Amino acid sequence: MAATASDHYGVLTSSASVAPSDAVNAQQAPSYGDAAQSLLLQSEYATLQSSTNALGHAHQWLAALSHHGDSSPWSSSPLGEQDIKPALQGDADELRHSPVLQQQQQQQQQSRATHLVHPHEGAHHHQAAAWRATSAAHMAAGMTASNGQGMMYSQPSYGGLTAEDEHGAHRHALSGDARDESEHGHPHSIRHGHEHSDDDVPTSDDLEHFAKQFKQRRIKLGFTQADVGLALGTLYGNVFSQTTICRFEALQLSFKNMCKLKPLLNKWLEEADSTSGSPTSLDKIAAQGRKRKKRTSIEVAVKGALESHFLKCPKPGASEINSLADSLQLDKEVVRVWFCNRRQKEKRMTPQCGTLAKDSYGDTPPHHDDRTPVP
DNA sequence: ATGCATGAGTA
DNA sequence: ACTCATGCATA
Repeated sequence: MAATASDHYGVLTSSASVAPSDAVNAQQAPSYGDAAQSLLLQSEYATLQSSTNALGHAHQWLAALSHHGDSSPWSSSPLGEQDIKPALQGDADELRHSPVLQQQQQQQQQSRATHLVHPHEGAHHHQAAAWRATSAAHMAAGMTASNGQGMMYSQPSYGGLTAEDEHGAHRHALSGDARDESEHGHPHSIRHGHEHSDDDVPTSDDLEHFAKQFKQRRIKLGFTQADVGLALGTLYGNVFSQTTICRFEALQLSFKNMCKLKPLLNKWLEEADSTSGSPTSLDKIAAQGRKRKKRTSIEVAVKGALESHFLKCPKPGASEINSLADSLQLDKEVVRVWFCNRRQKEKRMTPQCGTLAKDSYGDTPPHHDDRTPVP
């Protein structure tokens, strides 16, 4: 009985009829705490939607069809229209071809994730704590030329953690001086003499602090998360959504991702506060209706079931997924995606002990989050 | 603030 | 088929 809205999703029906409200004055937020946030959020949306400003670079919507033989059921639009991505004039590679940290660490991830499959509960611990605990200490562990990758900075946040996590060796992060450790970690680290002061892999603590500062300043300056995202686009060519900014502030991104975004946000901060008074260019890109599968709302009961299975086996096989989908009356795709998202979630730093995650397995030290809840 | 979704890049 | 970075749509 899941309320899967499968069949039809009004492609560009709903979003087209946005109220023409001029809610662009969402930038007044003085200095409230969290309360103001929710209000701001709403405004953000109004802003974003009403000013349907087709900028030079809208993105994606590259027609999900004709990709791999696995054409999804929801890409069956009678319209044969192909939406080409509006040529990005200036900086063509704005999409997501990040220069640094994008491909190097995936392998390490894999190695860690592989041992994840555990038969039953005795070992159903999680490795979600990777974050701060390992930030700098393991830095020097997995680099050196051994991996054949040649050269890359070091970013084995979770990589080396695999084993360490098991015995729950250490827990809390070393602070600022931690980064120095990474230097001498290996006697012959082939780190191409690259010591800058601003852009060198930060520690999780750094990120945590920065995120916090960022949010506070952003609000002080009267900007919404959405504004920042757009500003980054017009300033450096990388547009980001409110979601991403939000997740950054909440540290709900992977370590790597955080590292990548930090510099940009940092620049924006400088810019924003030096220009505090000028009407920054408000450019908004809008989603020009394109078929995206309607978000399926999974009922709580069903979610619970999924959760249970996740604890059992976070990586169910195709057949496993099939039976699950069948018993829960959900699309196989939906179930598959659910698991993917669930796994990703576990990888973020923010401790989300939903359901029944309890420290019963003896080797998991009592974790407490020292994220000060913003005064 | 978050849940479900898409897509590029990998394995 | 998975991971990872991201985002629309929603609660």
